[in-house]
Amino acid sequence: MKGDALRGHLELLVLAALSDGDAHGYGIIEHIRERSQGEFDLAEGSVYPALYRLEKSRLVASDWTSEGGRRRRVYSLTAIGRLALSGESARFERLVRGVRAVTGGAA
Amino acid sequence: MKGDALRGHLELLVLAALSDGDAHGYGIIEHIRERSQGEFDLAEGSVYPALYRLEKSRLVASDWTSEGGRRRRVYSLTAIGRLALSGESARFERLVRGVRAVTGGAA
DNA sequence: ACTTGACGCCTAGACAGACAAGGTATAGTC
DNA sequence: GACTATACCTTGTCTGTCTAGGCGTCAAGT
Repeated sequence: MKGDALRGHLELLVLAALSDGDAHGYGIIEHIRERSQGEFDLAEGSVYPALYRLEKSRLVASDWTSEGGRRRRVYSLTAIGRLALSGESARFERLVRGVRAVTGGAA
Repeated sequence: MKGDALRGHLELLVLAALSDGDAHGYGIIEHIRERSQGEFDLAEGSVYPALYRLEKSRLVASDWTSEGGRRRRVYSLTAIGRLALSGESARFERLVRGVRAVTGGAA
């Protein structure tokens, strides 16, 4: 996947990744890459800012952990985040239906 | 549909609209709105620049027509445009598969 | 005649968000 | 010591969508 194709859908992916369980930024990137079979290989510079936005709007919460000198910031979905996830998911499906209605009409 | 959710997919919609037949800018907007059942109500300020980009990269061509003092710029798909349409369409379907692989995994 | 609305084109500017490219630091391996 | 993988963070750039205007024609209403 090239360019900004994910524009507007990155938060959906991050929320979905966290719905599988708490994770830290780096892990979220790997999780998404694996789940999508390599289709989405997100840059850290995309994901970290997205996480900050999500935390600012209370959709995720974070906690610092450290195992043997290694610090990690572990994110988890909040209740609102779970709601937002289903909302974003529905929004995405509406987008898909809309695009297919236009493209599939008489291609 | 709010915000920039169409970011990256607008050209696909425009190309698809033109694959149904030549049309002018204003008509393309209506066409997309109707086909999508009102889901996509594009601003002229989005579509016209998109058409210029598409023409610049030879995916569409335009001709001025005028019926009774009314001037219209009618766009049509070029051969490359038709190729690009199927490419964009495939790219979109990959996006959908990818997103669903991430979201649907264990929602 | 004047206003209003639909049609139809165009543009400048603002804005957001994804990315590239840089940085920091720890731990393990060669 | 050098290198790689892990893990976080930030700055800057770019691109595309939208907002908010402007222009002009024509038909219908008052």
